[in-house]
Amino acid sequence: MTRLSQAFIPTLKDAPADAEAISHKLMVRAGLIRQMGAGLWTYLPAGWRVERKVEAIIREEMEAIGCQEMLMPVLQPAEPWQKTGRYEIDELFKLDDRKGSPLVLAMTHEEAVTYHVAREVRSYRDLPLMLFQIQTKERDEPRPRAGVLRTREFTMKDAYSFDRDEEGLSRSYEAQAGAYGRILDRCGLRWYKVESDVGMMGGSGADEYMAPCPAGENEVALAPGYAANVEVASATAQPVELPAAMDAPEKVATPGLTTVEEVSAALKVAPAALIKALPVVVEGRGLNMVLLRGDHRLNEIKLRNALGADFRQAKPEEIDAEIGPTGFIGPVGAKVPVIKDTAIAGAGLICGANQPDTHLRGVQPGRDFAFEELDVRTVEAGDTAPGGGTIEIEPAIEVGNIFKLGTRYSVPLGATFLDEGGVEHPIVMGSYGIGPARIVAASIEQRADERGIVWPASLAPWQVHLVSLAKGGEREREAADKLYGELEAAGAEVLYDDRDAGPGEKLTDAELLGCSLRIVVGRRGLAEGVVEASERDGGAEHKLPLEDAAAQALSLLDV
RNA sequence: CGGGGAGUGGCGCAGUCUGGUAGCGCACUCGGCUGGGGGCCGAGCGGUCGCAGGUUCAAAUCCUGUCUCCCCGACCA
Repeated sequence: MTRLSQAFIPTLKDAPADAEAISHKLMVRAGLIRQMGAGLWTYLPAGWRVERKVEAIIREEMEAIGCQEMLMPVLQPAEPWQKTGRYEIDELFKLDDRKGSPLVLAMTHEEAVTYHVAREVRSYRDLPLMLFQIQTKERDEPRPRAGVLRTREFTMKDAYSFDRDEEGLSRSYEAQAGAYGRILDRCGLRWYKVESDVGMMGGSGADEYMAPCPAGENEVALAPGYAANVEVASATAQPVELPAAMDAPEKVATPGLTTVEEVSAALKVAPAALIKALPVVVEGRGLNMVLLRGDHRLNEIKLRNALGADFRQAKPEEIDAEIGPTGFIGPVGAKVPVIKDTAIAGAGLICGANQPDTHLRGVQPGRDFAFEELDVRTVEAGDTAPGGGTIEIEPAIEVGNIFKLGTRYSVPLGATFLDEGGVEHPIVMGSYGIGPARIVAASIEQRADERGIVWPASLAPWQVHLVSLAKGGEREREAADKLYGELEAAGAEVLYDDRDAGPGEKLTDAELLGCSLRIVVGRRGLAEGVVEASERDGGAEHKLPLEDAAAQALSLLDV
């Protein structure tokens, strides 16, 4: 099928100097991809074969749940985007045609599918409906990074479900979730389904599929029976030893000490005994003070969700004018509403006194200040998960997500149906995305070793990497040529290294490229009438008798 | 958008401070030797030093502007 002497698979001894992520380095070195610009990548033949294997698996699993494939344009009129309010998104590429009509390059296809469904679907009899495509997406990313992990142009499998009510949506959602699990399993990934932020789209539920790996951009909080994106994770904080309670707060001089570390060191208490006050300006509410335990970090997404409104950090002049001197502010006697994080509890706490160079100790929430309690901190490794397990935090790549959209798109785009009673209702939608390139990268990140890529059998660009150590015209080469023909005839996908190169180069390239089974035909083996097969994953070696090598190789592949 | 770094042959880099013949390793081409882990010898090809302007007798090198790429952060339907 493919002879390496003729193939366009440019391997590199060294990775480009600017590559950081393992998958980025190996994909470039193995000749899978090449860069054209920031976040713009070309798939070379070997890389494209892998990507298409992922797509084939996705396609099969989508069709198995009754999801129908279609294809929508990437270049679209701006109008539906203006209707849904997404025309304002910074990441959306916008352009005009020669007549001056505004167009966009789609970043997803909710507007497009909904546009079509709105025109064709009229009756409850047309529902439920599930559609998908495997199509290019364009996003003007502020910072593309890590090879194929975060790019401005990428392929996405995006599916959309259309139901008459929430119950139907839940069924479609579960069907997709089932397919997602099968897809990721078949791709050989370690993955977690985690609760995720529904974001500004305000849907009724969302889950992300995370593949843990060092290059991951997201963090997932994991415990037995619990998995959530750190963006939304919630857990019980680790306990702290607090100073003794007091009858009333007492001032203590802390000249020039403004950070948690300085104050806790000076007063000889744990950082967790302090209350950190973060002044924020909340949309529609004005200046508020958010309180966190001294050793905790604010989770902006949780705060935004809990408030149901956007917010920003207060400016120093706003703090000085309305609360007190920056670095010494606290809730006791403050003139602004106080939001206390759940993890702050007990008595004997320490906080700023709203006076220069002064803190208060012996502070007790409720007694000394009123508050609204919200869970707004970022969970940490060692916290206790809702199920009672201990939280661990791992970096992960988001390889897919599923989302209950509700009527977010059907209402502005007029996608409605008539029920049995002739009453019009908006269609209830879901959307479901998978990034094949991220699956490829995650697979490499999770499985590669120091010699190169280690593909699972389902993703390997070729099943067999056949290496002839002899050069053209030599006797040993004829045996390799013959085996190549036999493997092909038997239906195997074979990459045949027939180059006139040294053995070191050929063997190293085979390991770099990572196909499941390498078969070496060389003088040494042929002397005993065998070829040498080795499995890339695990390294098991087998000597196959020459005359039966093709058949035995195929049976090794089935394992 | 903030901070940092880099653009010199296909890849990796030196040369820039202190202006004066563009260099090294790998790759590539040709010839030969070698042949189980990127081997050796010899001969070659290939670069207006990101771009534009300026200073100078003279600019990869100094000055100004600009573009691109990478990393950290912010951001990420």
